[in-house]
Amino acid sequence: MVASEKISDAELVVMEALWRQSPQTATDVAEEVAADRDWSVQTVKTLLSRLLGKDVVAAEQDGRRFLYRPLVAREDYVASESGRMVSRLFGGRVSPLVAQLAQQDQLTPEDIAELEQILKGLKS
Amino acid sequence: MVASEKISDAELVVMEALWRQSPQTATDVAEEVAADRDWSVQTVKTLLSRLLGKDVVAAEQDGRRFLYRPLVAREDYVASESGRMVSRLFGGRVSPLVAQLAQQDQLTPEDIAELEQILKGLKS
DNA sequence: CGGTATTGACTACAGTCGTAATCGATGCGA
DNA sequence: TCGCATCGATTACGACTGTAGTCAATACCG
Repeated sequence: MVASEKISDAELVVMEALWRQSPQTATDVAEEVAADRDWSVQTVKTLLSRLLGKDVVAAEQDGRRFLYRPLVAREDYVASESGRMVSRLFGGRVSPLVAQLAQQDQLTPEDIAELEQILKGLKS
Repeated sequence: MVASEKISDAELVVMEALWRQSPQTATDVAEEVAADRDWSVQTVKTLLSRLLGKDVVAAEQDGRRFLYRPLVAREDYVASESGRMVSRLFGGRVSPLVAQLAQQDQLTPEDIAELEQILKGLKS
């Protein structure tokens, strides 16, 4: 597994676009991203090259332009980030996190049902 | 509630020290922090003033030095950060987070037991 | 064929972060 | 009283971020 350096907030928006669909040209990504952020195409291109530099996306030439494609899976990113958060905020313990969220009423009934399922699965 | 600006990684280490015990002088914090990070006293002082600037710690003069004390409760910080993460990574849904962590084997048996307790509490 | 639009590359620039040295004031010990 | 230790404040500085302008090459339209 490669180091897969830190992805910044702005870069993450671009990654999300690529995760949603890839490969895409820079312009396509810019259009897709325009829904969330009011960025110029240039900005998106800069972010793409930074992501290239971080080895988290790859570009394959297609005529005059490039087609960009993520190199890390969203699941992998999400996994490492959530791990980081749990250890940063809760000393690696998961249940306090959930307790925390429960207290904030962030748990929907679906969440509760699904958590029960997860736990059931783990106990076997 | 004030905006309570973003606390960086390094700053968080200092906050943790203050949450553990406060008020403290800069030197005390530096000593306490020395266990985790090999920082010079200056570094800790810089972080403290940045935290002052962000209005997340307060300083009360005590003779020639200052006594520093957190202005935001750890629970509040943790609450907002974990909320931020959950929405950033999981579109606000909690159970995928737990599913994710479960898959990484980050759930200890204690976590599982406690999660069951939490769920039991919520169902009533 | 010539002009225009488009593309990636390079440059920019202010703000934040991590890490610290230095400075000016001041209090304390000898 | 005099020097030294210590304190907070100021300054430093390179890396990273957010946001974008500009440039040189090039492809496409007329």
